[in-house]
Amino acid sequence: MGQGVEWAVHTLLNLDWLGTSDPVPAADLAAGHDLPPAYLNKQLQLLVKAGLLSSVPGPRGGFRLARSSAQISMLDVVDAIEGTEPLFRCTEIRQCGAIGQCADGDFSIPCAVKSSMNRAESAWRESLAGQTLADVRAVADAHSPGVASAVRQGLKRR
Amino acid sequence: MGQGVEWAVHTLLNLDWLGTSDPVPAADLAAGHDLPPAYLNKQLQLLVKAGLLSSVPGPRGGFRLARSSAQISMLDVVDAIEGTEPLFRCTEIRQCGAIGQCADGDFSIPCAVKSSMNRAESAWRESLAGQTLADVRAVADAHSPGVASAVRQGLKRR
DNA sequence: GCCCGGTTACTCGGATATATAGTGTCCGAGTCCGATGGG
DNA sequence: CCCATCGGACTCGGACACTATATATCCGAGTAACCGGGC
Repeated sequence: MGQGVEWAVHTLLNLDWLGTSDPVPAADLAAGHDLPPAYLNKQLQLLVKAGLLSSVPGPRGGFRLARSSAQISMLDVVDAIEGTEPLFRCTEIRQCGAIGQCADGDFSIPCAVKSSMNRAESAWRESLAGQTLADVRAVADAHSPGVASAVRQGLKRR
Repeated sequence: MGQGVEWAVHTLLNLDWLGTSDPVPAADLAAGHDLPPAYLNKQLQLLVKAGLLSSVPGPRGGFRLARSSAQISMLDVVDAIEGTEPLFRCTEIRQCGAIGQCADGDFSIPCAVKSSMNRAESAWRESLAGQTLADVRAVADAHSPGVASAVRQGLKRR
């Protein structure tokens, strides 16, 4: 799994902690965690395309949350960055080769291996879908209450 | 996720369907599904290292199941091929950059993002751990009863 | 003092390089089978 | 006919290329703010 997911989640959380409606430039968001600004920008574009962020061009421009953190699930973020292709891709090798030739059964029924993998993957996705950014933020706030002010101070415009 | 996982699962199932204790060469197993023989061999070595297969060198050599299919979980296979590193790797970027500097809280408590991702990943792994190769085989047998004989015919020594 | 136009600086967005991991291939070490020659 | 020995062929195991993906960077299009001049 790509590193961009971690960056995206933390960036979204930072925007939520900031609480302002003013857009924040990608450079500032990157400086908050010492990330490569241009590459973070690339990931943020994916979030814009997925509808999680809205972007504002020009001076005083930047990114802001497109909707409340309570309405953004972890699955939304993962899908936005990694894409929606499944972790396990079944290439139907059961139909190929000597064994596939011999087995003249109908291949309309789903591959059992694929089903097993999909079941596990569904459990993963459902867990991610059941957790919103607001939930994650609440845990962080409970453990270290000063994080919100730290973000506001760290992202203060230079 | 690598393609080797699919190959490994199908190969293990084929060995289970064969039911023989004689080792089967990687070349024959590869021919069963039109896979690159040398590359499949590479994956099978990982299964040997993980203790799922045992290998026999020399003529009439090959691979055989090291233990019953009921004692091999899907998680065992995935871990053997893909490695045991987690899907989501937390690099603790919360400690870096301007925000990390401002937040002088204790970082001994786990990162909330990491916890959230780990929760989902645990659900995935538990689902995989709860399904054995014998379970998958049972589903396949139920849907298409002729698959066992097809495998025995397709893997017949030339 | 107020309004308007040009300039400037700043931002996102996508096109372009580099590094890393996945994919695929090849050759050598070891082992067993079978042929061969002798008893 | 039986047995020991040698040769050969087959197998796994790991070392060696190639390709696709992820990572990182750079430059251009567009826009809003700012400054200067005119009314």
